Amino acid sequence: MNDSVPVDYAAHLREHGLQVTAQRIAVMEAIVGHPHSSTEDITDVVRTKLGSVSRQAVYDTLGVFVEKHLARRIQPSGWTARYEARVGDNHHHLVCRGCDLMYDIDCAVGETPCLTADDDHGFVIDEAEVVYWGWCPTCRA
Amino acid sequence: MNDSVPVDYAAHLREHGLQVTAQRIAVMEAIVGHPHSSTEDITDVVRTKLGSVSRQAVYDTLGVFVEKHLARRIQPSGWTARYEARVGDNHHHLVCRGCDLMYDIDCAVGETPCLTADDDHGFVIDEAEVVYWGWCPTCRA
DNA sequence: TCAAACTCTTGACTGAGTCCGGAATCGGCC
DNA sequence: GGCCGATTCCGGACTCAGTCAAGAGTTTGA
Repeated sequence: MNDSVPVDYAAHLREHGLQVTAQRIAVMEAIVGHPHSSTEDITDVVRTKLGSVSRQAVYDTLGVFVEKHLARRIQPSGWTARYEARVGDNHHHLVCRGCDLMYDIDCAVGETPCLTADDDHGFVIDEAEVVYWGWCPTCRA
Repeated sequence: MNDSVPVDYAAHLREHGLQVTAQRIAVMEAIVGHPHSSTEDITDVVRTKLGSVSRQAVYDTLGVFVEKHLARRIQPSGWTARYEARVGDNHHHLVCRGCDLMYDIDCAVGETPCLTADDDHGFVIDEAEVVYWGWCPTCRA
């Protein structure tokens, strides 16, 4: 599905200096298999696989993944946090105002024009996050 | 300070089909005078002016303002909602990861390149929201 | 195998935001 | 100016995502 994400999650975790546990692998699988899922959705997926996990373990795991750049956290206005395993590129998101739909969008012109602000106020800018808001074909009808 | 925002808030409210009340004028003044404020900050400012307002009235008012395009709601990941009275243009925001600082940023190239996604999945896109993340001079030190 | 370090569980807690019903205020009309 | 319907405001209870803390359990490297 996505070549950039290794299927050997255990090795992937170890490479990033993390201990390997069943929960972590299950969480990794969940965000790879269900990109843009909420914490609750991820918890459900993990529970389906492992039987039970505490909510806290999922929060911890996701927090660690984000910290170690194994996952990215996105949170459009008014939504709860979502997670995805696609990291390291400059892709953005397309969100429907009517439903839960969210798509990945590659940068408009193949470069990173949005990363350059006209006046940075002395900031060191390390990320430009772009969210496109609109209506999906279904909600428009 | 900003010519695009009329000082006659009562007329401004009426133009948008809203009843004029002391609370609404005070909320309007608050978001014009303190852009990027949280609901709590706005409530404080309004209370300073009027003595007391319910939290609910502020939420309602801000909700109506956003609905009638008198205000814009912004909510960077991990932050609570912020409001600003600058609407109708294509400006974006620069946010410090270390503190509460947030600046307005005009579109990088003066046009609206970010409004065009390469693949819109059939969506009707009406807004592109850009948040630049970084570190302000103070937090960097 | 063993100990140290790390991870998971449980349960209580915080705080932003929402819901709802009744009271107060606004604005058009007589 | 006074009245009345519609809108707005208030207070309080409630929801829900997310956090904190402490102890039990698991992983890892020697």
